[in-house]
Amino acid sequence: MVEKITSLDVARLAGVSQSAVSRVFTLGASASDATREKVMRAAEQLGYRPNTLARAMITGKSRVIGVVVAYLENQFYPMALEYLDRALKERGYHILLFMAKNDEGIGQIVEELLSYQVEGIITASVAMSSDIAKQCSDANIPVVMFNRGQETGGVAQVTSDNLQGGRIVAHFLAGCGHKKIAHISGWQGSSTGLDRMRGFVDGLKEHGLKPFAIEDGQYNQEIAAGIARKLCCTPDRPDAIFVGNDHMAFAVMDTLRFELGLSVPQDVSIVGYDDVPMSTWPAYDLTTIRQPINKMVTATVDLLMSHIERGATSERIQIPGPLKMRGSSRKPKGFTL
Amino acid sequence: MVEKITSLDVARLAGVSQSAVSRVFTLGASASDATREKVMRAAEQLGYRPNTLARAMITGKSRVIGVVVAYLENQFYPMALEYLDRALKERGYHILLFMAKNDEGIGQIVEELLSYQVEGIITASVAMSSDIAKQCSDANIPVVMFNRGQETGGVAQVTSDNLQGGRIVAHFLAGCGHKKIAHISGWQGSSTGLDRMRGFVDGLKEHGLKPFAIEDGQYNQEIAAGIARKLCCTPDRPDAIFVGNDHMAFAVMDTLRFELGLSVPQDVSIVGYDDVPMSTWPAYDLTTIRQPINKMVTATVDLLMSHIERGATSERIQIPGPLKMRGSSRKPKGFTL
DNA sequence: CTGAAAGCGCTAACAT
DNA sequence: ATGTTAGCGCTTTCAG
Repeated sequence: MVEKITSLDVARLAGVSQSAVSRVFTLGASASDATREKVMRAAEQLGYRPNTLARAMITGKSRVIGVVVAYLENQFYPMALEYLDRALKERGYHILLFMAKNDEGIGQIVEELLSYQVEGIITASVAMSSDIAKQCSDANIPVVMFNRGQETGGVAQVTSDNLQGGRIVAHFLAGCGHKKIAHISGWQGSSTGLDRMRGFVDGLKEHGLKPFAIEDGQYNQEIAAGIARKLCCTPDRPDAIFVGNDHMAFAVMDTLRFELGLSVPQDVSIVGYDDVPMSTWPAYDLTTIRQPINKMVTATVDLLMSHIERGATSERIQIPGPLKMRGSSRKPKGFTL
Repeated sequence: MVEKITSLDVARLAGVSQSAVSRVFTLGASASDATREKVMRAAEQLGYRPNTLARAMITGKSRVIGVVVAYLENQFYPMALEYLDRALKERGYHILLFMAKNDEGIGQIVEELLSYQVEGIITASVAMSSDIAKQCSDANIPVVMFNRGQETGGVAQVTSDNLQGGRIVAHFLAGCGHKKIAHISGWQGSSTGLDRMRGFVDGLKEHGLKPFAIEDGQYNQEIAAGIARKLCCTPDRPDAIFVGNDHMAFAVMDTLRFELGLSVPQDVSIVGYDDVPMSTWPAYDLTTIRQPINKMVTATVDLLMSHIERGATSERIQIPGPLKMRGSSRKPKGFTL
């Protein structure tokens, strides 16, 4: 049908000035009920819709947040995306979504994000090099990293308490009487992977134990499965494995059960990290550390908002999560219902 | 650091006109190597970045596609999102993402999308009422529905060949010697759910069979599990169930195995629809109809692009997908490796 | 409260 | 090839 309807068209039809129309559509602007009425009627009639881009240009507020996510296979991230969408929507923001498969390309992505005048950036499970972080702070645009930390600091970040999570798993497994406890870690190039591993090692130490083995699963199912295979195909195998996230843990369980003919948890206990919905599915029934995704997302968005509104402070928030004991692990000694 | 750097700042530093700067940054505009050089240097020095919003306002091209997705629990949709991102990125477009949990709110979402001047809209698994479709065609903005059809027509749509898919399943299951074949359908309010069901019923008919039972699983795991429970807790239970998508099929398998103590496929064959990656996991090893997601996404984006560039034609594309025979179903009669 | 006027940062004629 | 001049559609002073 028609061409673009502008506020001027509405103004003419309503018999008012263009700025009157603008006022009617601008939150917190004053217009008499009479004008408002006339304008609304005309707008409706014409099918007028304010042009957000034009508004953004004037106000400098695009109401858009750039979200960069590394991968979506791990159920944790689609979930995070849903929560993010909800939290941002509540605050009147929208999501410009970018996928950064390789941690490469992210520089380019940030560049595009900035050119779109996003008001902030949330990266999920993406490592930002410090120069990219600088690129953003130079452009004066807030960034917060979700579920990934950074040694170099300077960037706001929210994660679960991975150090403590790893430690809890160690205590739990030791408490179950396990002696040969292996770890298939998350990507050791990431803070999450590293912290979970460190906490785990520390925790074992507190029980006078040392890891049976530690290998880097890189958050990749194939790699994790390969490690599990290698670890468990000999008689001298671990009796428990802490896997760096649920996604890999599922692959590990499948490998043990269907390839190696082992029983979980009779032969080997498995513990994961995340507590994605699938963990509760009976086929896996995975003991795992719960990442409080909702709290994490809320904290992320709150942090971002406060940066947008009150300027940057590079906070680092870590939210603890409990261990959810399920059927993939042996019961703790003396455990009774 | 600094305030916003505009093309004017660059122009001044480079000692050229503002439009010269614009030309250097506009693809397919002419500028001498000398100016280009000067401008680039100045731009770099200042950290200049063209304002996409301003450009969009002038050109009328935002290079943004609105993507509306209903839910992300079903692994199929995160995957689709990844493919979409890639396909759109290749064509220089970006994704403004909206989540439409309830098929409610979609009107509002479209409204916002339009106000952002998106160049097109892709809805994944979202049913658009015909008035919303009209709302878009009125605004002259192309829409294509991904993985959902619409009776009322008028909207471009790409799905797999659900009718044929359902029929294939019926033939397959009948060919396996099953006689009591039930169907836990996808949401019967959706074209996908409906078509798969219809094709299935038709297919059975061709074998002189009638469905043992048909119930609406609504693409919901809990509901599907409940139906499975009800269907299979009596001696007079189906010996095969065609489930409307993989996501529900997993829940059905879990229910049969862990709650009802039945074996799959010895007691009951299960067939799904989608062929998400999880279907190949040994824990499920699900026989299913493959939705050729990559082809579907490509077709979707191609369709959208041609609408953007050459105006609307409300096509309806259906892409057939093969049955992937796996371990969740009995082998066909006379089947040998 | 309302209208007129001045831009936001940029592209696209239009001359030169 | 380059500079000048209009705007894109809107918000926001600034008078009245």
